[in-house]
Amino acid sequence: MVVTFPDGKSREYEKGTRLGEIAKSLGNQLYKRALAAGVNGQTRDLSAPLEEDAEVRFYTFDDEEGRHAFRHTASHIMAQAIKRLWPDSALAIGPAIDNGFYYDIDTEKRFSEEDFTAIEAEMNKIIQEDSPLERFELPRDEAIKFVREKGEPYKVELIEGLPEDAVISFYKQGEFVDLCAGPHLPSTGRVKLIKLMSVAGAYWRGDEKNKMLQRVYGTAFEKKQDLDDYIFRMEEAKKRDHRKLGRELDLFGLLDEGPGFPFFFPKGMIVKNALIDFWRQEHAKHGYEEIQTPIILNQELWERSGHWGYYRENMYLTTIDEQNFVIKPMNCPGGMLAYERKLHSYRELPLRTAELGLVHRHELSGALHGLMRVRCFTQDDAHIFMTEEQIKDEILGVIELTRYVYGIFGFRFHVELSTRPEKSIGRDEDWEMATDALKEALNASGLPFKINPGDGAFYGPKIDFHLEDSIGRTWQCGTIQLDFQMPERFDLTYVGPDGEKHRPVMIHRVVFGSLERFIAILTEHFAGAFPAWLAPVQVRVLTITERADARAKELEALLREAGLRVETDLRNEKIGFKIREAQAQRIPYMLVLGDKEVEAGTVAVRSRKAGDLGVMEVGAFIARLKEEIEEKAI
RNA sequence: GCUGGUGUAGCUCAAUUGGCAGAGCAGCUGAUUUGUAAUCAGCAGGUUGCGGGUUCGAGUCCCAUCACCAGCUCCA
Repeated sequence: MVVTFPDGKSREYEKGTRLGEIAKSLGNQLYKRALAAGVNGQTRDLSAPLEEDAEVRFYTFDDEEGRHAFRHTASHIMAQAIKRLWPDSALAIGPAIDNGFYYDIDTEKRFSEEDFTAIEAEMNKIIQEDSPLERFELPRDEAIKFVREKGEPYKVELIEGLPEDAVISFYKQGEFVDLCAGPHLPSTGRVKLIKLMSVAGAYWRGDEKNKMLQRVYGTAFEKKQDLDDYIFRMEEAKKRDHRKLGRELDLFGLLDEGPGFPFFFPKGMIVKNALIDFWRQEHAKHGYEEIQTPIILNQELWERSGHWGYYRENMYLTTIDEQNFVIKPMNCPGGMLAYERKLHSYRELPLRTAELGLVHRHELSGALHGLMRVRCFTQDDAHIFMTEEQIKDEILGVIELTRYVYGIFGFRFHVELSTRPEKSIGRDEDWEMATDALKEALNASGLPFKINPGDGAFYGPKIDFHLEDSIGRTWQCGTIQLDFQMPERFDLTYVGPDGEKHRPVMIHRVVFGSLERFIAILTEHFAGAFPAWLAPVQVRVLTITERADARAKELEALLREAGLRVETDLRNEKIGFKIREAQAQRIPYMLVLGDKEVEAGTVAVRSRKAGDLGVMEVGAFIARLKEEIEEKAI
């Protein structure tokens, strides 16, 4: 039996050699670090025997597969500990997730963070016991009988949900046995550091009609340093929380009187308007025309668009003069009316109409989250009407615009393509043509993309842009959707070169997604320290004594005249205190003004990032800052 | 919406088995005139989310309700 390794080398082994033994034969170092193995791309336990020629690689904690196995075993250890402490607990599912693991548990016991110490102690005991994890398989009916006798109703349901021919495997560690596909570490002692994080409710199978179980979250690491780093990152993320920064920097907030309806205060409005100015500028460059459609339109329109049928749950309604109106949850119907208003020629196409549309959606109260998830938000929408031949180039144009815009903020992002869902409308050839156009455009853009089969809108395929924020969470922001439904429903046409009416193709796209969410993401991304072009206050003049007051006011006027956003701190406080506050407000530049500077007509410049920059001529400072703003430097 | 948790001054938090609602920061006033992340003193600040109930007495216990937080679900 020949085994090939990632470095291209291969070696001969006896049939049935365990993967762990193979690792050992490659060196003690590897054997100690290996957590699982990949056999022809499939992850396996180290204890599994190898029966035929294969390509084998070993996964350590540095590999996703290795971490996954590590944390999955940690999840089993937690379940075992909980079963020891509260034997009546019934287990549901317990997978490894990005930064740790969880287990869903059904028990009379109400878990709280105070129980974590006891559970962690029991888990550490299990780790000390260093029990080997043994895999075994059972035929379907025996497996069901086995878990039923163990009093695990959720496991019964899980097995019953598996296909007839599925291999049903179990893992045993000490007295604990769990239904599991694996892979796992060879023994519980390989899990080094565990920490329980939180407990929350979760529905069995994610369905709100089912029973609510308790989900206990934990994480596990190999090295103390990594665990400490993780905890540090979590704390750092907390510090960056846009809800906290929004209040501290006086940008925006939510009040009891308007759940999900955000307020933007003066400083937040500056950020919002700076984004809008930038957006308008870029869209003008890309040949978009801006429109505005009403927030309230009559019920009949929403029946025509189809929203009345499938989106009513989320719509705010109002009745005036015995007529029903809808507060728009989307901009498209208004956009369709704007297109419909006159006859269009093929010469006008592609027609790019953009709209900063304020929409209202009645989201579930429990779904609200700061500015990330609100009930009223501004979409940076656009509808592009075109011929079929223009699809690819138009999509490519939107991709390039989006890529450019995200780049300005230094965002990392990835792209996903969602294809036709089962429940969908339209002709097969339209779907095929549209999906191909999206793919071609993506290929032409050079962006790598992932395909989500069946995840498209019911009216067309789409491309989604996912931004990564400071905590590593991803947020879908930009989206490009092809829509055959709307032009059809609204009977949109253009006159072709042949003098006949034709149906245009439409795309529906956003770049920021929603301004509110984008601002939330930016706030966390920059930890409140917005680049100068976005900063609510760009410069603060700080006086050392009141002898500098007159000059400070003069400077303030001068800077304002130069188009800069400036504040002056004339308070009778020590300079250290004024700097401390300006730093806390993340103001990019502080101008310290004492007797020396007043005398010389200069300014002592301090940058929030780099500290004291020394004395400069006023003109030189203004030029420097204006350049930084012009370049939108990060 | 569901499960669990939390609501006390603008902010961060105290308040013993139910027994006089308190501190720091911020604010205001005064002193101080200060050189790169917190000068000192004084003053003011509250229907303890809102509404009921139990009790001689409720921030504390009970009921209801609203909001927020975590998660589920959903999503820009």
